[in-house]
Amino acid sequence: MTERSNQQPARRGRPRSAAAEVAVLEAAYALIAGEGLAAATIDKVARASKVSKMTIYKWWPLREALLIDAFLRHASLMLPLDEDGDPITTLQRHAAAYAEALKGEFGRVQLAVISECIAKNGSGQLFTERYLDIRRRTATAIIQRGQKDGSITSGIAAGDLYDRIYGTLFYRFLFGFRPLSADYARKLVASLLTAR
Amino acid sequence: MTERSNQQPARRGRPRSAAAEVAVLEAAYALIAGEGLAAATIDKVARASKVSKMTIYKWWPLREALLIDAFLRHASLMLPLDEDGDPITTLQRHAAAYAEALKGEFGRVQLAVISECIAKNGSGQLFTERYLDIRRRTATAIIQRGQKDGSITSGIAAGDLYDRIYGTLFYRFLFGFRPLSADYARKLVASLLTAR
Amino acid sequence: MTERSNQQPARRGRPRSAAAEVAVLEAAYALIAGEGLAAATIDKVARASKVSKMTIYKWWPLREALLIDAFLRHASLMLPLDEDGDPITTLQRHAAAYAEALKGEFGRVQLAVISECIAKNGSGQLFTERYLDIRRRTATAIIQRGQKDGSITSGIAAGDLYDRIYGTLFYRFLFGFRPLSADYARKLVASLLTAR
Amino acid sequence: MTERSNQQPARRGRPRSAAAEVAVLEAAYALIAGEGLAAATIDKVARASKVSKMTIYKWWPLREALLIDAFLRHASLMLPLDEDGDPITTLQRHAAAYAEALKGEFGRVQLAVISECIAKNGSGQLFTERYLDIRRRTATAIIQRGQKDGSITSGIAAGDLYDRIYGTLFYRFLFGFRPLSADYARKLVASLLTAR
DNA sequence: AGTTAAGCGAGACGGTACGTCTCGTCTTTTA
DNA sequence: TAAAAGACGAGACGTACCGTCTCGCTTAACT
Repeated sequence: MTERSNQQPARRGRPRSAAAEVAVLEAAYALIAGEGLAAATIDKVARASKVSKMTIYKWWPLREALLIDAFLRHASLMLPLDEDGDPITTLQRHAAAYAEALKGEFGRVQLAVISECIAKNGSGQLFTERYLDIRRRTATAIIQRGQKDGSITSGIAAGDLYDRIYGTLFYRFLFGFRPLSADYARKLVASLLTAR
Repeated sequence: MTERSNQQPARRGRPRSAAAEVAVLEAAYALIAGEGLAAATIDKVARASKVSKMTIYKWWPLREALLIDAFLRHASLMLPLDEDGDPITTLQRHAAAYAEALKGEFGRVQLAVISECIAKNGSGQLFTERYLDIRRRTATAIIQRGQKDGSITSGIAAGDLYDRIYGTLFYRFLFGFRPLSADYARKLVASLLTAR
Repeated sequence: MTERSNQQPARRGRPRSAAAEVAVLEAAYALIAGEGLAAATIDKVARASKVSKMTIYKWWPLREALLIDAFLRHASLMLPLDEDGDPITTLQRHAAAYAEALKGEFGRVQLAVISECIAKNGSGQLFTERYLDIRRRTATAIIQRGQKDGSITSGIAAGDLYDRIYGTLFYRFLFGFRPLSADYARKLVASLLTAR
Repeated sequence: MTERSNQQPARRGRPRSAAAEVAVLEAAYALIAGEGLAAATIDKVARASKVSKMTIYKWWPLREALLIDAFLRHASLMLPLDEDGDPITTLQRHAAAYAEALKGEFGRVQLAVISECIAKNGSGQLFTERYLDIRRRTATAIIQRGQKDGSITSGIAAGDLYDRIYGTLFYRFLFGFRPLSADYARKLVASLLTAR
């Protein structure tokens, strides 16, 4: 995504078409969700969105970046992490929602994006930077809150606890180990966060 | 049926070239390890191995299958899981070796294989069937042994404990969360398996 | 065009498709003749001939070469120069046929080919090598025959006489100077070849 | 400059920049002469001349027109045809200068312009109208003067004699037939204009 | 010993996406 | 209000890989 800071002193020339950006991201998302990663070629995205390839390449020189942006556009809206409330309950609610979401479109698209990152960069680093980091930081803060008030085990680093929860869920999802449900997620969170 | 029970099927015609199979798998592995997934095209594998494309497609109609086989050829040799000995120590040794291996060629190739599986099938299912399942079953048996003799927490299913260990390691590897070392792995195993 | 000498010791691999070659040349010719040079893109030729772009690029790495071959395929059949008979009459017949042909499809395609050669190489050299040279040599021999028997002016090099005839005709055609007819061509030949 | 000299009908808005027109034509000429026809794209001309594409398209809606104008700007200055003096000598001097000029930048640019006219219009008609006609008319008048005073063959139309001279020279230049020199041109003119 | 059937290398082929380029239009701000 | 800056749709460019398809040669097992 190309950041356009809001305090700009009015750029010259024709301004970038906001409609085109949205159309591209929506088309990319729909293609991945509907027909899979392989179908989300730049050519098809261009055809579906009625935005020219040139324009797409201009704003997303890397295919991964486009896929991530398409994913973010939807992912940001779901799975909110409200920071107030009981830490464990909050995390349980979020993990449960995540586990359920993975089964649907969200999981399909997320995997596609990660796969593309690996194929192009050899790792999920870009995905981490653009998506995971913020979420991990937010959740880690909540865990630390819980560690301070004593509701969460304090012998283990908050970041590590986070990885245990979401690593386990992601692993089971990716490799198809059952069950992966809201209930499973809630129990997992409780078990990991209260272990001594 | 024209039973021809000579023990061996004793097929007619020229027998399959074992040398060709090895050459293909080695070439595929070298390409992934050296230049990345994108470089491991069938065309390049054919050129590098001096085996014709036709022959490659004949034995591996799916690219994923070829990549998995190339990976297995090396992965099987490393990371052995000796079933005797103290359960926790055994698992610690294995997890530590896994964590270290991920940092090198092994990790690069494994990711490439998984990425390809996702791109073609939408999930890592095939990777699970051909690689993970056996290892998970073996390790799970060891965990169960530990649960029986009391050295490992028994309130949690052995399979779930396995996923917590390897899910966490894989997650940290994939998304680049530091540290990921033999020491980290050993502590993780101890922490997860002895939690109450 | 890729010469395939007939005495080859049976080449290995799938043989080149003769049908594809013909289809490409016909499609290219039809496009130039029908819609002009600009329409004869490789993409359109591929679509029209149902031959893939790769194949076209393989055999004709330069667009000019394809256009020339397409032109040759038709040009070779028309405008034959029978070497026997009275030199002046023979050349008159040929020049007259040439002048008439220029007005139609032949002229259109020839110009397109020459234009493409200029655009890519800066001159008509390639066209000369692949088409003009042979014809000029044949005609020059006829002129020399006439010079020997005294029917054609002998003070001027045969090649130069050739250029005066066809240069004048081509110039008038290219820049639209009227008239350009069979009759004009016949008078021009007689005038130039018998001048003292 | 904030010049606001009355005198002029005082049109509103920014006046057309004469400097821009020159810059465009010079840039176009330099590009064709330096890197060839293919390099003389509108985009590059715009960049090189620092005139915006819009402005170029406004004054030269057809690319051919721009190229012709760029060519004319230089061609007009060279190859003058002084109408007084002995007809044959005058034409010899001019033809010799033309033959020599063809070998350099002039020839390169002229070919590029003609090629572009063919590619867009299917013929050199536009080039004739904008460039050739005037020159041909001037030269034809001189030939007619020679025909009246008896120094030039009178049995052949002046225009046709002109075409024989320049057609032959152009033909030899375009298709690379040697030699093409001042000397060759002088002899050609003498030969063609005094033939009986 | 000759026949048969599969394995195999070489390479042509249609299809499709890649990422880049130019064209010609359109939409803003600046002078 | 003309020119600049630059975004945009259309579509060709030339390359690469995919997976399929002839070919002709090679290698064994079966007659």
